[in-house]
Amino acid sequence: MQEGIVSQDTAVDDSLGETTLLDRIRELILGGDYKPGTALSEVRLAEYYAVSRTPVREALKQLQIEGLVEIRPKVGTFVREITRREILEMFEVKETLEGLAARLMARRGQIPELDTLRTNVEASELAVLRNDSTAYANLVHEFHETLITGSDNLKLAQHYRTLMNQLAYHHLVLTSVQHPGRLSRSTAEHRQVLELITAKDSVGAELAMKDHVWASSREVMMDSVSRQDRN
Amino acid sequence: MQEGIVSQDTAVDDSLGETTLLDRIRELILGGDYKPGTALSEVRLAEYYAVSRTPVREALKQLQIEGLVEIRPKVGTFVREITRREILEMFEVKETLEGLAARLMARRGQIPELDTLRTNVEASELAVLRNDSTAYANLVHEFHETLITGSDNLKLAQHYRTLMNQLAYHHLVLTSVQHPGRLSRSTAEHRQVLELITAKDSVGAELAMKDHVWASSREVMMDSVSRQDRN
DNA sequence: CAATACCTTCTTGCATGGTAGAAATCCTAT
DNA sequence: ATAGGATTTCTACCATGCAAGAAGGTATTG
Repeated sequence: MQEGIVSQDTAVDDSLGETTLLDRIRELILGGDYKPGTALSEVRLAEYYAVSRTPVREALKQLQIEGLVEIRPKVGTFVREITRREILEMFEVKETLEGLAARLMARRGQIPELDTLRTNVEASELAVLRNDSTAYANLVHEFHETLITGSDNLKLAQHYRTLMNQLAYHHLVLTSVQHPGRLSRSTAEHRQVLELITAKDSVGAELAMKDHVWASSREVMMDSVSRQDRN
Repeated sequence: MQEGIVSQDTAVDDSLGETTLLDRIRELILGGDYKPGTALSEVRLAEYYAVSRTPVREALKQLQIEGLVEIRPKVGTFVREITRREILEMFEVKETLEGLAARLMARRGQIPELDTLRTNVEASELAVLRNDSTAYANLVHEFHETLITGSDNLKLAQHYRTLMNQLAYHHLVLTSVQHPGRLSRSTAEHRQVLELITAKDSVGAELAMKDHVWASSREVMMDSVSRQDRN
């Protein structure tokens, strides 16, 4: 029925198999397929995903709450431009939340996540030696994720993930050119955090983690400056 | 009260003048009018507020994201029961976020919010002398709110407010019986934070603030225990 | 009396038609 | 040619109809 309308040009019934519509659109924004300023029309998205406007609308509304899109009433929905200041603000919050995670995890003592962390750091050190930056990027993601889950605080995890989505952190790390010495320094910082957590030094782990996040934020911010200058 | 959602069929157009439907429902939950477990039917709310199901549905969906209600697919929407563990988790995050706010505000130096804070502390000290607990509760709220805005970090403010909504903090503070000596101690802690911020001692301010939040969380948790025992 | 199958009645979920408003475009007049 | 006003065409928004699933009560059967 709809095929007559949509089959021609766009709509290859992208039939969201398992992934939800919301995740689908979010990934497209985070992946940079929808650049800031792009209009996200309800009807076009509905046609493209072969659903009605209602679920599309719901997804867009949540994306607005997450801060990824801006809905201008009676005008349209657009991919938001994240300002440099916002990124700075988010890194400040990220630093604090991850510091808390390190402290909480240190307090817990012997937990399985500790082994995961140790394995991760060792793999990271190998990745640095092999200069395998893509493997390294994934390991970094896993390290931070393990820390969050290891803190055993669901509310913390929730706020953290919301923040990371808005930051498009994964995208930031991947696109930003890692400075030469940074990889080894970053891994050393990871190891230090790990050792402090193992030693159950909660305040030390918190401080070390905050320092680490601050240092890596500096790197990313420098890259984002140069990227911004090119525009 | 107990009949809750629908009074009669006579939809008393509670015509949400300026406040949005979302805020309206949220306040009712936070105010305790809708107790945990209460079913929030789309149709009944729609009739009651004289709108269609669609905006009601949108509001409920956001409330789910905020963690205030739980939507069980094809079953119904219910006011969530906040567990004791969740409250503990939220206080841990609250402590960290407010600590960050104190640090950031201390870093900023001479700003108008500093005067607001000083005026607030002085008023609080007077309220303690007069044993005016309702005035004190409002001043506490203002103190923390000023700190957050004074940090000049919108992302921090956003996460903080979401957290406070979920905690139903205002309700917690108002219903919980403040322990005798707590008021004066709490005010003294406020003053200490203020002085440290004034002295631009950012790390000191952060630690003092974290201690303060931790102390007051202990008070609230003790009360919430006794309340839970009564059920 | 107990257990099970069915049936009624709720619920949310999705699709779609109509509306108001904003913005861009075109048309007219100076 | 340019400025201003009417109009057309988008947009999000809201109301409502319809369908599918979950739950509870009831009747029937062992």
